[in-house]
Amino acid sequence: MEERYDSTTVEQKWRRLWHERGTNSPNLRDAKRPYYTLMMFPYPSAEGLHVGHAFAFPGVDIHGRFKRLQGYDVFEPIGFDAFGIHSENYALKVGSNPIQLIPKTIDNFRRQLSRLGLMVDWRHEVDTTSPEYYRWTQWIFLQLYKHGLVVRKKAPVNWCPACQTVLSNEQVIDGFCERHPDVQVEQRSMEQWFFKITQYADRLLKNLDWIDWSESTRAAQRNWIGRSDGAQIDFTVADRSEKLRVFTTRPDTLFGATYMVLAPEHALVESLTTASQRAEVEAYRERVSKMDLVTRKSLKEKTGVFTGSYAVNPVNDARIPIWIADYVLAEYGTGAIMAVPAHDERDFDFAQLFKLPIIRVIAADGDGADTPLEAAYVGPGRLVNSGRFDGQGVAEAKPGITAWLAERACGQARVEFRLHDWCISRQRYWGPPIPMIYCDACGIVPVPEKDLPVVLPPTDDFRPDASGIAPLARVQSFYEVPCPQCGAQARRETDVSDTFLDSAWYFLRYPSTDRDDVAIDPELTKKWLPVDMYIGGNEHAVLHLMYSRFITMALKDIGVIDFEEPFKKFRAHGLIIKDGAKMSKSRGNVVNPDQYLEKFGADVFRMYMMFLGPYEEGGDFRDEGITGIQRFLEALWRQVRELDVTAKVSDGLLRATHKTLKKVQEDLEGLRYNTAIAALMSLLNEIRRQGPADRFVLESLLLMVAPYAPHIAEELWEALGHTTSIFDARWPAFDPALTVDETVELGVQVNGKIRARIVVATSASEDTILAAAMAEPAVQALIAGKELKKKVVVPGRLVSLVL
RNA sequence: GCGAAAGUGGCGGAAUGGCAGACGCGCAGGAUUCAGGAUCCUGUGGGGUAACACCUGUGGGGGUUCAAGUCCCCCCUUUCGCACCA
Repeated sequence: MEERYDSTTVEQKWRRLWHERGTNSPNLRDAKRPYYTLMMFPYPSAEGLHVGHAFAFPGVDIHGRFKRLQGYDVFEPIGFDAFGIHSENYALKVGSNPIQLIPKTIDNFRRQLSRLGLMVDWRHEVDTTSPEYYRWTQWIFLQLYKHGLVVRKKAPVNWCPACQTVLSNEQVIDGFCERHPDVQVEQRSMEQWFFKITQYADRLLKNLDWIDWSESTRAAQRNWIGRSDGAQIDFTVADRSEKLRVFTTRPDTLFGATYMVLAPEHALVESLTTASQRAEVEAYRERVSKMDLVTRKSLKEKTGVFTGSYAVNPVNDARIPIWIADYVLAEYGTGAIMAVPAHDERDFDFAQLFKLPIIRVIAADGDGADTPLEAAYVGPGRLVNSGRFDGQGVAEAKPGITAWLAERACGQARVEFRLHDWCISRQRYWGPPIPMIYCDACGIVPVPEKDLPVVLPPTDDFRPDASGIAPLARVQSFYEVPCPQCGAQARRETDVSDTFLDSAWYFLRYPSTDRDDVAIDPELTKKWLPVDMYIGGNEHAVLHLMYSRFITMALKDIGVIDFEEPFKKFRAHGLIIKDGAKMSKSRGNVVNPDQYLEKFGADVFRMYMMFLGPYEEGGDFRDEGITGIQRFLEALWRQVRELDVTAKVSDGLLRATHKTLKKVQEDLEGLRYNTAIAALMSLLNEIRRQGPADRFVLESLLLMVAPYAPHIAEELWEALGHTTSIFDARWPAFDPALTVDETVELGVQVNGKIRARIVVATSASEDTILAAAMAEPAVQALIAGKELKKKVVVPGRLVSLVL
């Protein structure tokens, strides 16, 4: 072998050999111990990989390689999430077409990814923009449609009057259009396709209790689903027949309702508005409707107007005014609330602003029924000013008042969710066409499955324009189609579907990419799914992961698959930032890994990225310590080169090796890559200190290094005389008896301060340890002639003496 | 505002309630070398000492404990996510 380690030669050689030998491609049908490890597939941006990718992907790869060394048949696929607005905007910017552009950016990504030395099975790559893939995306849409999980309904969208087009929330900046900074974005209502994810709200919530996911991710999902337990209450409208239904989580505060508020869009506003208030109410509604969604939700000061009508509180017949205000949202609950300013911060603000009465109905300890309120009190307490419920605690009164209302048929318990149905329509070009057809005679007709895919037609006219409808609505040859039912001239849906739909099922496709007749091969799917380990960024903690769970549940109910949670285990890797800020093109702080791969090689770079900090935390990118890893691998190289096969290993070094095997194995299981690498460095230091190493010690070290630095590990493994891949070898089992030393050093504390150190046999009894500790001169000097109040011996740790 | 996480040397970071700062970078001194690089050895939180001893130290303030970076209470700061969800 060469005298010096040259990463370029070694890495090229092994990338070639892996490819030629199919090292990274398990036999999916015959695998005995399948293990599916999944990394979130990238969006192939034109800029290529950044160091965040070079942190995330190797982290998954290390896990996969470790599992493989443990004897699993590991399937580690990758693909490209290449549809979507980013690609489309980029294409617009450079004056090209995504159909030509995307294959180039994917090629570049593929090149960079393979340079990282991932154990990826490239034979199962997916590209969401290829018709072979999105054919099945459309198929899934149709399955959901057939099973009643798809509805068409009106929904508000952001509308830019200057662009004359729909904007995504990301394109609205402080209420103004991204491209027209002085044009206010408006709200418009359009017919769109929705997936009924809300039907699954409770199941999505409940399963969070048992799936093995990071707590922070589960918390984010719970938050997003936002289950609220409360009650719906019907108020009659004074002197009229209408009823006003509200949702509240605080039925216990019903006696404190001093006014009602409807969302400006509420259906009853028109009829409830009295003649004298009409002009004012209409002006107000007009103003609110022009406001875009983002701005409206971020207003500091609440606004509102009185309708002129009054409602009657069912519990005490109090007449209270009905207002409309922007702080009540039409899409949540019933779009109407009872306002209890004494015990709700928002209602309190509003009541102060408009001088509405505030009645305390909950008293905290020490408060009386009339103790004035400086702010809304939302804590626990006892009911006051609440008639026959006075004195009850909040927890008791909630069901109590709800039951009272139910008996009188003017209320009942109710659960609300924050989660909305998933709008999947996009009035854009770069996505899979939604496979629906509108026929004047037959109505809405799904495209027959045999006609899939509905291919996205090539066109250079894909820029959103003044028509306000999707670009495909300008491609006549696309939208003109005979009705599949009656054959008459009909019209295709011209919206495309949300990119999140592409990524909500890609992991189901990977094993089945060889099948062009079904989306999901049942046998392979049974063998490989659900995914054993999924690792990705926490920025997808909510949407992507929620949608994936939903699609999986829906497909289970439809009978396509037989499990309902797609990812047995999910871990979020940390975020790599640069100079304290997120990397982004606009900040100009994106670090490209190519220069490092060039200079140091993939092994050094991978290992360095992992050494930077805890994998699940991420950190600030800096290259200052990279030479440390380089020195480590060079020293490892020298050790293998200098191996003396006749050498006899010392007891100390043998124990150090077993200790390291245990430590590194545990750290790998817990994704604590940084501390595992530290342990590997320590072992190499021990070899140099207590050497020489024998074959077992050195091979163990190589096997432990292999997940991090696979190329050099293969090279050195071969140098030791092996003819098969190191990844076909087995992770050595450590001997528990050898993971402890024969002697151990203990600190001796006197009154909490370390005063001496003693070396004792690891197996020494407490009495022996104590005697040794007390015999220390430094300890003697302190305790001589005094009485010990307490003696604590923690074997393996320390001795603590208290005077 | 709500939710999640985090504050430890010059830097990245280690520490099942048990000797704080593992491992690495950097820095200083030395060896080797014509020189540079590479390599090897030693040292490296702060104060203090000739050297020890000793004192002090994990954002701030209290507390529990023989023992607290770690547990409890209050406060400050930072990052991330969601933001009028009744």
